[in-house]
Amino acid sequence: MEDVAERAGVSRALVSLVINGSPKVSEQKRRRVREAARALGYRPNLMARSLAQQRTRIIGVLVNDLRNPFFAEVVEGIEMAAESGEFGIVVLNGRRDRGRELTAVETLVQLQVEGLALVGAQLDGDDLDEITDIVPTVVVASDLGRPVDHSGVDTIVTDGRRGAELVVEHLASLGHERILHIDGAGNASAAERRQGYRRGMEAAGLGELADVRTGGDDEAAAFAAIDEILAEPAPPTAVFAFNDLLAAGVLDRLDDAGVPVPGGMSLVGFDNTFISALHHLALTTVNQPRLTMGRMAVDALLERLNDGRDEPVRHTLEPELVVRGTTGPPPP
Amino acid sequence: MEDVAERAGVSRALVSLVINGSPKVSEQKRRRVREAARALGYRPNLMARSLAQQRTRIIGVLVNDLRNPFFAEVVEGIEMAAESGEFGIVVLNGRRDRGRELTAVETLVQLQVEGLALVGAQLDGDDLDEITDIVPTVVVASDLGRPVDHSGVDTIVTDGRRGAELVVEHLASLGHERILHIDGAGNASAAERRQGYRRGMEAAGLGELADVRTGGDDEAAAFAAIDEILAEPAPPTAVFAFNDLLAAGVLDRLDDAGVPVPGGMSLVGFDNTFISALHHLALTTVNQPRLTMGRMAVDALLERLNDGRDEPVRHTLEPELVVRGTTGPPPP
DNA sequence: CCTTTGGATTGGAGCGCTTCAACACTTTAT
DNA sequence: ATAAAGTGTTGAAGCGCTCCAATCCAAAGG
Repeated sequence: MEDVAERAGVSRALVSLVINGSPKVSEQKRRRVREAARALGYRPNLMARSLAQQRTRIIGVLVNDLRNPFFAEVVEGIEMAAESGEFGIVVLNGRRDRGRELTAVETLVQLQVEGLALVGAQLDGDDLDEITDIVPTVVVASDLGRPVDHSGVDTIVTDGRRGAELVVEHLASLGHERILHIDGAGNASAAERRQGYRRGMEAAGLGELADVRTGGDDEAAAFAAIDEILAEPAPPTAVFAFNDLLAAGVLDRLDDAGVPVPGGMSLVGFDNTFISALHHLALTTVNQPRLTMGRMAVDALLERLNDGRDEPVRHTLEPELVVRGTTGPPPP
Repeated sequence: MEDVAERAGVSRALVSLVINGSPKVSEQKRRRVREAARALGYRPNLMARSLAQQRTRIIGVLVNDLRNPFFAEVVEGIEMAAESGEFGIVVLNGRRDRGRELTAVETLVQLQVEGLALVGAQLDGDDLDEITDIVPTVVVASDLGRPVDHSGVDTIVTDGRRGAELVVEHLASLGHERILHIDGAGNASAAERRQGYRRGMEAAGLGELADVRTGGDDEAAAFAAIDEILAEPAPPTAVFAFNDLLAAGVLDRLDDAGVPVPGGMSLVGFDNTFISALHHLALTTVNQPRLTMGRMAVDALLERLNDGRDEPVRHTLEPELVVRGTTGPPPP
């Protein structure tokens, strides 16, 4: 910067003004500075700038698992919204490990992000206790585990309970009774969907038959559960899997075992990722509006940052059942 | 920091030493400082630290498209390797837009990243001209378009030419002659695979029948091409798609048109993403070792950063044909 | 002709940290 | 007892930038 100033024959302060597009710089000097900067290949140091300015214009994003297309798309939504709000984002990947999530959040805070978006994070209220009164936080696509009263936290979720209910309704209306739920284990949204499943079963008069097995959130997590139920005397006629990835694993395992879908077993996923739309899977699932969720998350942050809102908001989006080819009447 | 120093009854310099784990601090003071830091909820400011230290220990990652599981996994490989090398990463998403890639790289450089990893980037040599002698760069999973002599650029690729040849060999050995390639359009790896396809066709004595149509890199990109060929008098009996995502799109479209796979048409993808492994797709494809590529990319960077290497290296990994269920003999 | 006004420009303090030379105090060698 | 050699600790400079108050200058007003 020093060099640019010298070469353009002006002070460092003026160089700063030009770079930040201040209107009160004469056209002439502006040109000279621009030219000098280009000639010298000058690049402002963002670290120094942030330090001096006491702002970073960065939103930190912690994502549960980048390999899951669902999260990847929520992040895209966040990125697009951030961009139009003149913010950049820094994405850190928790890779399903809660410890990693914790250190990632710490890193983001130390990076001085102005807002924090937790996408599908497993952290709970206690973990965020300190954080949330330092930096505005929005939790997307999952709920805070132990919802202490965090006035600094906004929440954007699809109603997982309702989504699960829709699934059970659909299956019950097809005539299914033994409907199994393979859950998301410790995953952040798992509890809610379990609850919705149970409620749905009861509402359908199938409360007695409710049965939940431990799954997880990727393809392999369901194998054990499927092997288990197929060995039982009266296996379920329908499976509701925690998410699409898990459902894809179920589908594979049923295929291995020679069980036709939906002829021998109906199957439903959750998320409506592009995988479920592939014709050869044609997975019945529950849609979550990913891009919208991302956008709303950023909006929530921006309201705090720009408009000074300080009470928490909570937006619950409506899930939507998407019926495709993996559900049908139970086998006779 | 000031406050912590005061509370612990020491100087700011000592606080710094404690935080950076310097060995020459007495146990007693170390404890006092730690305690004071905790009590005050002190968090070091990474921006200030980087500025003072003149290092960021950050590797910048630019990725072509986060929604493509292939790239997402390469990034995971990078992240894991970076972590064990005591580096953090900042991921920016080009979202398939070359202009965005350009500004993203600029942002990363201004962020003072110490190394740059371009994953599947569309940028070419000219775009990087200035950049590469500022910061060590590694290009992963794609080649520099116009390979000017960049001594600051390392390259980690799977041999796309060879991969494409393997595909053609496989199809030819099954008896296919009219083998079509739906390409990756402007995608960074597209040219190489096209070339391999052509060579393979010639080697199989099918040079005359080589036929390339424009595709892209996601599911929808192949629709037009498929509609086109199905309307032709002598449609191909096999399709080699640019990547798995595209192949999935092809599969859908063929399904729409009632063409059985592989009975009526064989199909091959590229990348061996988890999608291709799903039983219901069972896509024959070409494997690229994603995690390894990510790791090698970081290693290349670290060799420059830590060991001072300054000639470029280029690692070409061997692709591997993975035969699944979408390829078979041509229809009679 | 002198003062005012207002826009363009600049000097310098400060952002939160690291680091190095210098200092204070012990311990060991002589 | 004294010099030499550690061990811990600190003051202050400096990292690259922003931004405020101060300054400068030219045009306008009296």
